[in-house]
Amino acid sequence: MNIKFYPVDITYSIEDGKPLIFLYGRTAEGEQICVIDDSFKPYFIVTGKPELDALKAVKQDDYVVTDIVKAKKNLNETETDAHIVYVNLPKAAPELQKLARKIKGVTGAYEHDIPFTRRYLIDKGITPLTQVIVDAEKTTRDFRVPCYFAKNIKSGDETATPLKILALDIETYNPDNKLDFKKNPILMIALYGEKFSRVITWKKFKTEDKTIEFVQSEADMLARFVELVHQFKPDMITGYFTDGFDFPYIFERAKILKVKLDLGLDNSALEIAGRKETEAKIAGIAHIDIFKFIKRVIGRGLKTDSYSLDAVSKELLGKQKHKVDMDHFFKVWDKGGEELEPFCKYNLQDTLLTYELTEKVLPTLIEFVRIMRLPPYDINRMPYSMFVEWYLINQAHQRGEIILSKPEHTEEGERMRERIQGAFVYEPKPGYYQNLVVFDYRSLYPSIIASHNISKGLVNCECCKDAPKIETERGTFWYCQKRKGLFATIISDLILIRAEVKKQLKKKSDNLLAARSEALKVLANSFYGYMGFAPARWYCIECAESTTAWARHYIHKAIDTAKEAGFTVLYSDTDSVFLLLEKKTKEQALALMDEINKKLPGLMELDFEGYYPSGIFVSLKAGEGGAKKKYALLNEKGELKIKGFETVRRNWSYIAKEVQQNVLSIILKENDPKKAKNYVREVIDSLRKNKLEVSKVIIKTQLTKATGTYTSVGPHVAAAQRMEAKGMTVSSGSIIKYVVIKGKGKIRDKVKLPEETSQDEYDGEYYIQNQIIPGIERIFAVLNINVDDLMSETKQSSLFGYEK
DNA sequence: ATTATCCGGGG
DNA sequence: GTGTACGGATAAT
Repeated sequence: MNIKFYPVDITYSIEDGKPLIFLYGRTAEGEQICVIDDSFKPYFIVTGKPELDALKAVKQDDYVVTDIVKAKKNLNETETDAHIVYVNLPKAAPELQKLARKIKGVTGAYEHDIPFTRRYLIDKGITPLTQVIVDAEKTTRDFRVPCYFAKNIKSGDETATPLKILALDIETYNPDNKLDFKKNPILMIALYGEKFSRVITWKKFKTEDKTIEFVQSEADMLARFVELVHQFKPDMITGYFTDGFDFPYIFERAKILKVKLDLGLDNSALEIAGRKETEAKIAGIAHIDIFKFIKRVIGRGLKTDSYSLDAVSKELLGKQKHKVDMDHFFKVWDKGGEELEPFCKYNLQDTLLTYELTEKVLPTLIEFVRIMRLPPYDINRMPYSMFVEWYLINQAHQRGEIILSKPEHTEEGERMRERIQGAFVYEPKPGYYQNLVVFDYRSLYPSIIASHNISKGLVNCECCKDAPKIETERGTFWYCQKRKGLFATIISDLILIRAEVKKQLKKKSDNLLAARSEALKVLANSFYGYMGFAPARWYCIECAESTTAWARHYIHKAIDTAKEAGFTVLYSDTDSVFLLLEKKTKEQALALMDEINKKLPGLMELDFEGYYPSGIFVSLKAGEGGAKKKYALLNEKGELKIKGFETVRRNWSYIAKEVQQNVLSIILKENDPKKAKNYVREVIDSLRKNKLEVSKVIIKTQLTKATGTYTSVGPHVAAAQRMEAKGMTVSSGSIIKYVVIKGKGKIRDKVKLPEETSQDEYDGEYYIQNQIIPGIERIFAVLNINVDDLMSETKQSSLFGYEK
């Protein structure tokens, strides 16, 4: 019979000396099933012309060679003699390849370090979460889902994946602010899915809430949890930091209480892997720790600098956690009764947030799963470098290119010491400027790699000595012009695929398409970093060196062409150029861009980033000439674009940020230094006279450890201690708010909490010197306004009671 | 400056 | 498991 289904998870096991692949997933009809395939054989590859009889005879313990097949392959992008050496067991490959290397005629052994289940997906061209059509027959097995034996398996149409998601969260007994898996019980477990919400707890109280379910004990709660998961039959269990907290905690408690956690669809137990950083695995169900995915993949695009469930939910969903006093949860538990209900609701809200966050980022996760052809469990835990690597592995296999091995430890160490010359920065003179245009190279590094055919196997080929060459500190490099390289092909493909996606996206906006476009962009941009990444299989320092060298070449080219055309170049960093128009027009600048573009090879292109009526460039520190990455621009819409200033930082008071922003705004919009000066003077004056309200002088700093453990007590620690003295609980991660008040001694002795500070108490002089002045002094330096002068004049003016 | 270490998330 | 942390910030030298 033919079954259409969507694989979610993949495992393998050995039965009767033979490896079996288990694909778990959901059918188009919505049934959860397992498809078993016994047809796939483990193997590795040898290059050279081996003595076949000797190679065939290679064995160790139970490991034997079962077959050898001659194959045409490329090694490092050059044709090579190769043989595929089939072995009886997956683990035989890494062992037997060591012996195979010693056989006469063998020049190398490869592809012995690819995990078996991943090997299966690559070779069969099967993509998780994407339709697979399998010719199968029913088989009997003691699994939780019906099993089928595969006779033939192939990929099907791209359609929406039917997925059942279940979110999980636990609350624990926690009396001394220390998480103790061994001592403290789990008090509640919440589950949330489509048309399903439940909180299980083991202390009964009166409630109308039907979602709360009471059991007799912690052990019963754990058993009930397992039962509910089996009833719900999720494809995906999702949680927030469940790899590091909820599942390891459940695991430890179940061990102590002797509860079976047979969550796996093959009846296997929940598995906790890793010593320092744990991972939780359930056979057949994709456990997604959405915190990990958000932090590693989505996080770059978020404004929040905390990845707490509360902060992330607020930004992505516009929803937050319930506010309850977690510090006293254990007391409420001890006492029992109806006061426990808000904690149940809090527990459930966390699962709701987790569920919705998962729904929100799932398109991106699915896109990565499809591009990298790896299970969602793996994608969830993978760093970017590995996205590039597994994409390369898939592409290499399709092209008959031998997958290179991971470097040995010593090799990796040597690579770590290799440094490459970075990007070019043209430092601007600090100053105030008008009429600027900004150009930047679109996807500079990827387009260089594609256009110059930069690839590991093509460095300084013998056949193309007349290819374009690039000088670097490491030597002169060129790349073969006769063959298209692996990197270049893959990157041009990525760029073209993305252009197509963007075209579709223009026709109609779509979540999945947008995620796809973003994933492809990020992937292309990661190639440069990958080439210089020590543990990379396709590590190529010459390629990385050539890429930055060409980048420097092209940015210089743009700068020189602009200068020749009579433009003043103000600033340049990596891929962008800032020009002053002076007497020239925007049209002339655009013509210059066209001229530069005409001479660029391949996919490279200089883009018009924008026109700015005014801008200010500020030196980083007094004495340091340049103003690298510290500038503010005003666009034609009147919006400020601020780079590198302190305005966004949390540990500055509101008034400091406000003054800096307003000064920049006055300068850029009105070009009126006098007005800016007077404005600051007024603020200084109102600080001196304590006219400004307390709320504007609150400083916020995050506490990073418990108050008692600090060796040097900073102002925020002193404030935290005050809070503790008042019976409030603070802990690592709390944001401490404080105000500096008048008085003598160290700052930490002059700290008060905002609610205990009256308006005439705060130390205006402190705020002027430590918050206002540092934020504006470099801006004023550019405008030749003397800050000391500003201060004394204010003193006078306030003394005589008039403004100058 | 450069190198080692600590930490996040979770209650 | 045919493989495994990572990246950023802060403290220490």
